Amino acid sequence: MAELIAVAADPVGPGGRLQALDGDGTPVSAAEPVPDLASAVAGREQRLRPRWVWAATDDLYPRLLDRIPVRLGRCHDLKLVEALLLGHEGGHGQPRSLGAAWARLHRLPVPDDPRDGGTDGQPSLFAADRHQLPPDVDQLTAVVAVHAEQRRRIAAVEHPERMRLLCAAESAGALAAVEMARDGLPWSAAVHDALLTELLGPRPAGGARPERVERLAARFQEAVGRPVNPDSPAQVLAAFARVGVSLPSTRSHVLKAADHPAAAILLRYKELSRVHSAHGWAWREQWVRDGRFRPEYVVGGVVSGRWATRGGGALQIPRLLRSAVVADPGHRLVVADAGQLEPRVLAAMSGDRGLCAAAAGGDMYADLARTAFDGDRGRAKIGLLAAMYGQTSGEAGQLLAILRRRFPAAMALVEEAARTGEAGGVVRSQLGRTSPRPSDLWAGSDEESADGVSPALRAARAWGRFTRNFTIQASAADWALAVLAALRRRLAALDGYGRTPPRLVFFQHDEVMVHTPVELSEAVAAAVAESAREASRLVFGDTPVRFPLETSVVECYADAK
DNA sequence: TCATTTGGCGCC
DNA sequence: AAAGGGCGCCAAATGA
Repeated sequence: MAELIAVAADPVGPGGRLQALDGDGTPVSAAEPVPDLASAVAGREQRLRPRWVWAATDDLYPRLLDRIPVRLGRCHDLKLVEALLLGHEGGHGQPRSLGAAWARLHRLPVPDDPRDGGTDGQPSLFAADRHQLPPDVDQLTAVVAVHAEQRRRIAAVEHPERMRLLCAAESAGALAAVEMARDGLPWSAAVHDALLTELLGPRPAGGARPERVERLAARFQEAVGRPVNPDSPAQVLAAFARVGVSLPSTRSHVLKAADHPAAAILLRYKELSRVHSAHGWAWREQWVRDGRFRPEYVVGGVVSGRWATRGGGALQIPRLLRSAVVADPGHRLVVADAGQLEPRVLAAMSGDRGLCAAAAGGDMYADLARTAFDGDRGRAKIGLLAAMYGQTSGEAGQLLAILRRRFPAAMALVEEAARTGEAGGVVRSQLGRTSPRPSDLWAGSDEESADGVSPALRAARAWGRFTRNFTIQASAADWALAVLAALRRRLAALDGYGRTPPRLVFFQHDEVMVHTPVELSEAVAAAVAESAREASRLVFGDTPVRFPLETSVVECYADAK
């Protein structure tokens, strides 16, 4: 039975070619042309459950799903794996298309990745189909060869089994991302509308700004006695200066502390005008269709392995709007949120005894407060976050001293990561995702600025904060991706015939959401919990640290947790 | 004029 | 002694 099947779509038409591979990626049969690639893939999926090997999930999988109802279990995404391997080998930023990998393999000139801006007038439709391969190279041949080479490269890293897991999870994430973009997040236009009307007043005609927002702008101008554009930080600062209030910026925490009645008006203005411009009626018309919000997820869009999105700002849905996310009739949302994920990751990675003890329970900050911060949970939280972000100013400085004394191994881990970054080195996540090199950040003069710190030193320290946080954030992303992959597999097993199956509909760093028929909601919640346990064991092995996923079964996102 | 950068703020 | 991590999006400001 084939473990792996390499796939290439024909440049035109519904056909393609398949080739079965053994566990090393060696072909076990000749390439097989199929007239209908989608149905051929669907048939083999049901019979063999192979891992599909292809150039890029985001290119091929949507086209397959257009034509078959079957969802695929596993894949090896050559482009995503190439990016992981290049990063691990210190080659961040090199082109990662199939064509680029093929060219490196054959010591040929390496084509740039297509720019999604499409600036240089390239008809990128064909280019994308060919994945930057030269015209005389057969795509299936390249898929097979690059895949075999990637397997060799994975085997050559320091922890091949971890890298294998990372590649599998990243590829599973790519499948999930395509599926989630198609399924969409249930979004009630009616609830959204009611919310907007309550906040902003009736919808103005022709995309104009709501009267309530305009009125706040006018009231702000009266309060400072000048015609001022409230959206212009420079004008606002000047206006406050003229009424005798000197502000360092127009950020909200500065305005909150400002001693002038105009500040409160401006804060309210900013709040409402932001809702209108970022998530108002125009946003909904652009992004919500047929009761679903369909963002496009970009797997690996952040160097740390977090996902990004293109359009719609799916990863920044304000809490205020969560009440618009409503399950279909007869359905529920299973919302699962990993609590205190990053400090738990720090505990597991460092093996710090004290921190691991705190992370064995349900509320790390409370435990830390009890053992090290005189019962002050707030300070415990600030201190731990400061340790992971590299903050040392203000209160954080003293808290770090306490942490260093009580949790030396954990602090040693983040400080070593920072030193590595300051020295221009790279750091890796638990599964081997690698930070980029600082490249051009070191350029610049050695002139000292007013505070006696040269720009180069400043840049080095900024990079140290980046690598310090990368270690934690990227390992948290490793874990979250492993959860997503496990949950996707478990949900597929719950997929019964004759009713809507549970679907992943949202994934945001440390949170997943499943839309499910109500009668399956408990089974989904159980699958979520099992996925968290599975991911913890796979990523961190035998650790006392718990990674709880707080799960709620709700009709409306706003009611979660 | 269009493209890029900046300030601010939403999410984690 | 001091230095808070990552993203996307909007509108304004700046630059070519």
